[in-house]
This record gives sequence, structure tokens and C-alpha cells, in this order.
Amino acid sequence: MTRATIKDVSRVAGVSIKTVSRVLNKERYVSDDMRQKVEEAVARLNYHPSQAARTLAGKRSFQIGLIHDNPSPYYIFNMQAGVGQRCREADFRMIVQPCDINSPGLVDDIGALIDQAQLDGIIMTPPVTDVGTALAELFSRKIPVVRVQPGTDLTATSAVYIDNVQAADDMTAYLISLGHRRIGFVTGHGNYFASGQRLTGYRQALQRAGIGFDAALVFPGQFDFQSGTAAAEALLALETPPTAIFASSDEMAAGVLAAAHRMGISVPGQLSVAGFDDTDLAQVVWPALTTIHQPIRDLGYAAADLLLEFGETIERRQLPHELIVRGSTAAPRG
Amino acid sequence: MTRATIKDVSRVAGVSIKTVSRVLNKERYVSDDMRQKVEEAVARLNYHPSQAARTLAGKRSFQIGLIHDNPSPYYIFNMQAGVGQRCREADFRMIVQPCDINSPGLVDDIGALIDQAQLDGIIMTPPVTDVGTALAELFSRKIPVVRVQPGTDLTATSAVYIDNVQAADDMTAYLISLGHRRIGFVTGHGNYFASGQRLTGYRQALQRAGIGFDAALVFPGQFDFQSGTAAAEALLALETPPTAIFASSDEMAAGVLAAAHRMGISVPGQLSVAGFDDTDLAQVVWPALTTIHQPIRDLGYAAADLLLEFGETIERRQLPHELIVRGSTAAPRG
DNA sequence: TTCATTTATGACAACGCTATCTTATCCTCA
DNA sequence: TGAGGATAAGATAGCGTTGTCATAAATGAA
Repeated sequence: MTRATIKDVSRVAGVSIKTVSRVLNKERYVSDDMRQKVEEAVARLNYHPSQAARTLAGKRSFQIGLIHDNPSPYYIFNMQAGVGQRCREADFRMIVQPCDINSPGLVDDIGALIDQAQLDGIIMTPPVTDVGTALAELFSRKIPVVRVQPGTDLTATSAVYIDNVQAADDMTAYLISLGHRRIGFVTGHGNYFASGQRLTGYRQALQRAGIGFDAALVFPGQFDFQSGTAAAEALLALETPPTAIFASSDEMAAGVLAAAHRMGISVPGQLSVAGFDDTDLAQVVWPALTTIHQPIRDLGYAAADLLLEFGETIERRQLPHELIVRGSTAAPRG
Repeated sequence: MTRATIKDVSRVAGVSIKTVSRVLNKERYVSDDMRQKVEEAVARLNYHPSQAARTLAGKRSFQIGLIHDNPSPYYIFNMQAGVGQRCREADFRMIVQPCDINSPGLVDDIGALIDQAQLDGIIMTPPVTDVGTALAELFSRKIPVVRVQPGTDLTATSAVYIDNVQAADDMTAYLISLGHRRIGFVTGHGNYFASGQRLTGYRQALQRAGIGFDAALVFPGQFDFQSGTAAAEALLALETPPTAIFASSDEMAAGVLAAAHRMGISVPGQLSVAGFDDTDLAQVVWPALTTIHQPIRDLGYAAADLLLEFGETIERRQLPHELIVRGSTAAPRG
């Protein structure tokens, strides 16, 4: 028994294949009578249209691509979950394409992907979002693009994002409200635009509180665990060490935590630690991290939504972040 | 400028489209002369064959599906990375399909995926691997299937796996070699066959060492952090508490660690803690976890490899695990 | 009533490939 | 020398849809 085709459906329903096609595509000008007959036949034959044939004959492939070069499983997993859900709702497929932003073949790979699969749209996550050559390639193909948290050419494509400046400001302000005055900050990787934005938010909150900015308290990190331990070691060795460290990723915050444990510094008793992202990690380390919840899954959903609803029309959508207070922060001693 | 088609290539190369097709598909009976002409034309036109047309005309879609219902980002990410890499090598695409093994629509969803996308093969991860109705659906479609770590119908499909029994045995034996005699064990989720296997390995090592099995030392977990803290609380409240706890996932081990921290029990001084999986987590908690490295990425690569190399022919491949010793284990006190 | 418009349906080409069949040439070996 | 197989290339018919165009009936406006 081979797969049912549109012809089988048309025969069983007693209509033309074009009418079946119309019902499938929810086109106008189909009587209820016909529609019902077709739907019955579809159900009876357990018919599923061939995606290949639809793509070849039509202009759409019902597939979108998700391009990423992000080392964080948590980020990618949740992004995929969001994009995937929206795709299912629309009966679209998601093609996941990991890539390497430093690879010379990057642009060709993306081009090949689009050509071969005839994608209806592309979603990109940082830091691929900001690779000029890749963007140019996409523009030349006139394919709808949604970028998540882009850093450059902000108005060139649709985008979804959170307010990183405000989020970092919120966290810093929270630490200040606890009584901290010397707050260490660990920046993210330079490839990510968000890194700079978070630093801006940190400075902004300090300034509003009338606390002078001390460059010695800022440690350049790379978003990873190692950066966190290195930052903690450096910052805690200062003559006047900070009473709190705000790392711009949970992973780095975990590194700070580990370093503190090793040095016998109690958290949050002697040192408050804050992260950013609210990944799974945040609740699995001890003590659980105070952090900024970044709605990654929702960002993915929104990105797919923009793609499917608006296509080439450029839209922007900002999603709310949230300050999550857990056990890693407290008022400074004395 | 629209996309180049096979006709364009044939015109530029001065050959028939069939010859181009032959070169593209690496068929026999093409002269070097022709091949070169075609390859030049392909490069010059930046031609990429339409996947839709190939699928429609041929029997293959150059796409395989990865079906999972696994809540662990780390697991899924690495599995995808492995499958994805093998796919790229073969110029295949990977379609990721998260699912819900408790959903009544599961079987229909899988069927629809295969029909619509005309997949060339399916890779499944636990626990979807052991859903009888889903397997039956796949068999009825005669599609090649590779299962990762299957628990049932072991010889029904190709499979890749590690030796869970041996791995748990290795870890238990290691703890015994450190001097531990009372070793707590936290089992995994009942849906996963590996859970039982790991328990078997634990018992096996105890027996070999002549240590009696004490059911009170076994706590039923679900692979998650919560289970770990619950297990630690229960086990450490025993009249004669264990000196080591072996949790069958890193996440649960992290839970044990958190509980120990909370109770003021030092690790590994007063309590050794071991995990299983060697996820990112293992190196991010403090102290870093002694654990069993499960080569998830390699499992994914191998799974895709079996699919692409052997197709319907059933093959099995066992991959090596590795005992990774880090800071969370030590000899018991006194 | 009549004509234009909207609604409803069908016939058939086209999409870009692969599969099959056909033809032509080149070896190899008796 | 020729028969037969291996090699090399092309012509053409699909694959299962959607798009375009044609047609017919129902509806509305004059």
C-alpha cells in the first residue's frame, strides 16, 4: 500500500484535484459541500500532501531555517522549542543549521541551505546575527529574516529582543538597594552586542545611585565558567574587594560561585553573586542564583511568529525580562 | 536573477541534463571530460539542486528526522550536534521533531512527519525509543530506524548505545576502591530503560566486592535536581548514612550536592558524590562531579552514520563510556 | 430583462529533477 | 572479423502538487 496522493483524494471525493488543492490551502471560493467531501476523503485515506511536490509547484516550502553558532545548549534548546512550537502550529518544519561564524564557508553554506531547501524564511541568533557578509547574502536572496537580539543594522530586518540595558540596570539597582556599593561586573564575550548593553545598564544604575564607576571592578569575560572563576579571583584580590559580583551570564556566575567556595568565602554571607539569563544552571548550583530571566523560548516563538505572520515586512518585538531573586544575594555584612 | 536550474547547467556545460544529473549523483559511466565541464558550470552558476525536485522525482528526500522527548537541553544539543555533523558530511538535512510520549497524537504526528517530508530515515532517543505504538508505525512504513539506547525490542532496529551496566559497575567499583562500603544509589526515571541497567551495574559491583545489597540505600529518582535533593535528605537521615552517594544523572548529583551544602556536610570530606552523563553541569557545580562520561555527541554521529551507511540493514554499535574523576569524590573519613 | 460581477469548479501546463529506455561508441576475445 | 559486453551520453516520461486560464452558475445592479 503506497501513499495516497491528491488524485486519490479527488477520486474518492468525486471532485477535481484543483478543488482538493483549494481545500488544503484554505483558498476562497469553495462550497461547504465540497469542502466537507474533501475533508472526509482526506481523513479516510489518511492523506498528507507531499511537501516536495508543493514546494516544487508552488513558491513556498513550508520550511524555515534556524541558524545559530551558540555554544550554550540551554539557549539553543529553548530557542528551538519556541520556534518549533510556532512551526507546528502553522504546519511548518524547522531546519536547524549550526554554523561557525569564523568559517570561511559560512556564507556559501547559508546560501546553499536556502537554495536547496528553498526556505521560506530564516531565523538567526547571536552572534551570527551580526555577521555582515551573511546578512548581505540573505538580502541578496530577498528572503524574510528575523534576528534575535541583533547588534548591528538594527532596522535592516525584523527582530525580537529584550532590553538588555534595562535588565542589567534592574539587577544593579537591586544590588544597590540591598546596600552594596562596590559591585563587581563581569562582561560577556565581545562578539555579542548584548555584552556592551549589559555593561551600559550596570553603569547607568551606578550613576543614578551616585556611585562612581570604578574600572577596576569590571572584568572582561567570555560568558563561560572559566571567565567567572578568573573574574572572582581577580576581583576578590583587590585591595578593597567588591561585596557583590554581577556576572553577565549564569555560567560565569557559577564560576564565581565555585571560586568563592574554593576560597572559603560564603555566599551570600560574605559575597553576593548575580547572574544573567536564568538558564537551568541557575537553580542547580548552590546557592541558587539571583538572575535576570531572559525569555528565550518566547523569543524563539516570537521570531517564528514574525516570520510567518509578516514575512518580508519588517517588524520588531521587545519581550519583557524579569528579575529573579534567589539565594545567592543578600545585604552586605556590617 | 533567479536560481540556476539543471537546464542552465547543462546549457553552460554543453551536455544533456541527464549527464549533469549523473555527475551530481556520482553515478558511473561519466567521462572525466564531461565531469569536469559539468563541475565548472556548477561552480560558475553557483548551482544548488532543488531538494524538492530531487525528492519528488527520486525516491530519496535527503532528509532524516530526529525524534525526541527528552527534557535535557544538554542531551538534545549534543545529540543534534552529532547527527547534524554526519548529515552535513553527506549533504543531508536534519529535521528535529520534539514530541510528547504521553500525547495521544504521537503516532499520527510521526506518521505525518514521515509522509509529508518523505524522510529517508528516523533517529529516536529514549524514551521515545520504547513506545511500542510508535515503533509499530515506523515498521509499517518500512522506514530505516536507528534508536539510541533502546530498552525494548533490542534487535528490531539498528541501535547505538553504551554499556550502562558496566558503566555503573565501574563507578561503584571506583567508590568501593576508595574505601566506601555504604554507597547510596539514586535511580533514574522509570521510563528509561537505562535506569534499571544502571541499578544492575551498581548491584553487580557491590556483589563482586562482597558488600551486601541494602535496599534502604536505593532511592527512586526521576533524573532531575529535585530527586537529588530529596534523595540526599532521605539517605543522610538514615541511622547509618552512606559515605557516598551515586546518582544516576549529573542533575541528581547536583541536587545531592546542594542538599549537602545546605546541611553543612562537606563534599568530598564527609560525603562523596558521583553523577552520571558528564554533562556541562558536572564541571559547573562545586565541587566538580566525578561522573561517567557518556559520549552523547558520538552516539548521535554513530546513529546518523548507521542510517546513512546501512539503511534498512540492522546494525548495532556500542560506544565506550569513561569514568571521569573530579573533586566530588574521595576516601571516606576515618 | 440584461449585463457585469462574484462565486465555484475544472482542465491542463509547469515546477526541476530522476528513472527508464534508447543509441552510439569502444573494448575484448574467440 | 565480428559478436557481445562495458562504457558513455541523450531523449523523454513521469513524480504530486500549485498556478493559470477557462467555464459556468449564482448574484446584483441597472
